[in-house]
Amino acid sequence: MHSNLERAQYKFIESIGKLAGSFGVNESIAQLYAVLYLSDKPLSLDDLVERLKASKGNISLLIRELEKWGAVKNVWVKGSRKDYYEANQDIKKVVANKIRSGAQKRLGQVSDMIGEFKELIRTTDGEMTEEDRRIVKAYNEKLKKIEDMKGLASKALSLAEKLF
Amino acid sequence: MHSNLERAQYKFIESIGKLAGSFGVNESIAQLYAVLYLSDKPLSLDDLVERLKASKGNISLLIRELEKWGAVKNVWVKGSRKDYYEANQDIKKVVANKIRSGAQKRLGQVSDMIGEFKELIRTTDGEMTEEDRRIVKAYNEKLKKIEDMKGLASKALSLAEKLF
DNA sequence: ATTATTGTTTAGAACGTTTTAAACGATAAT
DNA sequence: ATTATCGTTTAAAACGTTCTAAACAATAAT
Repeated sequence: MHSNLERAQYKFIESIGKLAGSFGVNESIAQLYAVLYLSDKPLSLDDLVERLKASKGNISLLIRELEKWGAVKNVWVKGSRKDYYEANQDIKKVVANKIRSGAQKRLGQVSDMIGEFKELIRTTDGEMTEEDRRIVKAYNEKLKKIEDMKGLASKALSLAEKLF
Repeated sequence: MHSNLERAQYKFIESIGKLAGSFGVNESIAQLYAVLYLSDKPLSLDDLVERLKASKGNISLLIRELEKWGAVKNVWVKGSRKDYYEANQDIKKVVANKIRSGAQKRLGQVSDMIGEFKELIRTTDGEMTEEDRRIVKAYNEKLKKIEDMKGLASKALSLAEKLF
């Protein structure tokens, strides 16, 4: 039989998964972090297999990913030769890191995109008809709007950063 | 043969798709918006089928979604009985709307999650061992951290909102 | 040395999402 | 009235992602 406490934990873990999923983060990986976050002691790979009812191979993969994010670390438990894992309890930092690195990547993508686009329309100069010239002008205005937006997003992020 | 201008457009549309994809937004839907955004005149379903090399049914579906977002609207072109579509040129507003509605949903999810969790651990009271009591206390501290984080996220969003 | 324990790798199975093609219904043209 | 044009619906195909099970390598215990 499951106690309310266990049900609560289960619910929490499930919800964290769904939430992360809607952010485009792998559900299982979020659940894994949730299990470790709630646990008051480090857990082994087998413990995690048991609690998440997932395959050993998969858990192993997911843990390595979480380690990359600095969300989980390997700890030593004397008397056992298993690896044990422990969540970074500073969940705010974990989330903030993930958002920051995501945002940086995206802003970079936008810059690249605009750069390539501008480059291509610049090298069109020679062969342009009057019509083309009109189109290019319109494009440049639209690009400007996107660049402005990128600037604002950047500013918004650094504001948010300060809050955190 | 494709002009540089066409290549530039193609590149832009492709990149917008990828970018959106990395945000968990359907790539094709973003590409569709990009085509309409760059176009200087409204386009018909057939035009879009032609430019995106996608099926009529799919484009139809995607357009209805974009309409829900207020990103695209149906316009009338005299002399044709086709439906024509035109992008909302205020791309900043389109993006901001999407982010806002997403954020609201997510923050709501977090609240729900915390609420359910708290409710469940509250109703545990009767049957609690000393150990359980310790666990619940630890959980409550962790929840508090998550709630704080939610508050900050909320604040960050309204700051960002003002910038936009 | 042999066997047991542990984590990793990997080929393909399972799954959800997106896309298509074809049928359909509605409206307009003839 | 019949045919043509157009958008929508839908069942199934295609696709990418995630997950599993089994083989494997590495280390420790016997």
